[in-house]
Order: sequence, then C-alpha cells, then structure tokens
Amino acid sequence: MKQQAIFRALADPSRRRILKLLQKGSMTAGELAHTFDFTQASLSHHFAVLKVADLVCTERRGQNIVYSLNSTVFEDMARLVMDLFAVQEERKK
Amino acid sequence: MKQQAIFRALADPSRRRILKLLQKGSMTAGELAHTFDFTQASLSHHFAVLKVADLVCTERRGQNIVYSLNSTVFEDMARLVMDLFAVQEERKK
DNA sequence: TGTATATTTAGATAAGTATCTAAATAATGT
DNA sequence: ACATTATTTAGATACTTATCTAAATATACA
Repeated sequence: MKQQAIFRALADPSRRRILKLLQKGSMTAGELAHTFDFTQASLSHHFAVLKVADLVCTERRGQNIVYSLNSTVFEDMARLVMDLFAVQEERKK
Repeated sequence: MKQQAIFRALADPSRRRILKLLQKGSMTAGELAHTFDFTQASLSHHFAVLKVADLVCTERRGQNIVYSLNSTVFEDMARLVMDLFAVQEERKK
C-alpha cells in the first residue's frame, strides 16, 4: 500500500469528487469529464494520480475506459486514519 | 470542519510524522523540531498547517508552546474517509 | 531593563502540481 | 486502409508549497 500516494491523491478536491461520483457506479473517462469544467486531458491526469494510489480500477470496454472504485483500499485507508489518530496509551497488545 | 484543510494537512509525510509523535503525548515545538532535520522555522510552518486543520491544539507553558493531538477531529476524519468510500447502494436511509 | 531562550513571521527560492493545447495511441465502422 | 471517436501523453505555464535565512515577538530571569 502506497501511503503517500493515497494521501496525495485525496488532497485534491476534484479527485475526491471523482471518487464520490464513482460511488454511484462505474463511469467512463468521458462521462466523468463531462461533469467537470476541465479539459479531458486534465481529468486524465487526475485519473492517473488516483490509479497510482490504487484508489480506482480501469477496464477498457470498446473505445471507452471504464473507471470504478477500488473498494479494497478502503480498509487500508481506514487503517491509515486509525493509525494516525489512535492514542498510544489505548493500544492493547 | 474544514475538509480541504484536513486532507491538505495529511498530504505531507512530515506532518503525518508529527501527528504520530503526538500520539505518545504532548510535545513542545522545540522537542518536535529536534526529531527532524529541518529548521525550527520550517517545522513551525507545518505546525501552522496542522493548526488550520484543527488537527492539533496548542498551549503556552512558560517559554514553550506545547502541541497535542486534537482527538475530537478523529471522528470527523473517520466520517470523511467512510464518506469517500462508502458504496452508494449500501446506504440505508 | 537587558540578555538569553523559544517560537513564529516575513521574504526569497526551488521544487512540485494543476491546467492548458497539441500531438499520439487505440478501437470502431466504412 | 481511412476517418471518427475516446482517451492518454508531452510539453509549456501558472500556481502552490516546502524549505531556508534573517528578523520579530514573547517569556523568563538576573
């Protein structure tokens, strides 16, 4: 798990918005791009950052590339946050 | 809660390291600075970012300024992460 | 009040990031 | 093979951020 990549990816509001859009189901790069005012190229850059962080999966379907949430990273993320805020004294083991 | 401030603050590894140090208990700015190779001025900048995000609290004690984790933000953070990864279909209500 | 210590603020610079336009890649249909 | 559509990559530019040095502020103590 690439901790730095995940945190970096989440730092941008557009990328968080992409993740929220993908909650409703997979979307193609083009569909996602339509909901933004940026160029498709800019969005593509954001996709790349999300992919490096393993936050999304891609799958080509014909001419389109379909993006979807990689929910397995959710556990990782939860652990990261827990880890960051858990107070030392409260740790058992 | 300042969502953007929180995510931005967590994006930097030094700041995450500061948070982890504070898990063991409060520390003065100077003590924290000693554990880094940066100048105290640079660290002070990081403290400011963490403070804007409400991730730490400060209290002056004589000449020192004592930093401690603001654990109340933990809930907020957890909610943010949940919110980002929860799949829409699974939402009840 | 003056000096020492702790911390922050200001201003500069270098590195990183977001966005754009234009060009490249890949699949589809004729 | 060629034109069309979807997406990414490359290169440029503007903006933001991390870090530094030097100066400013605040407290403590003599």
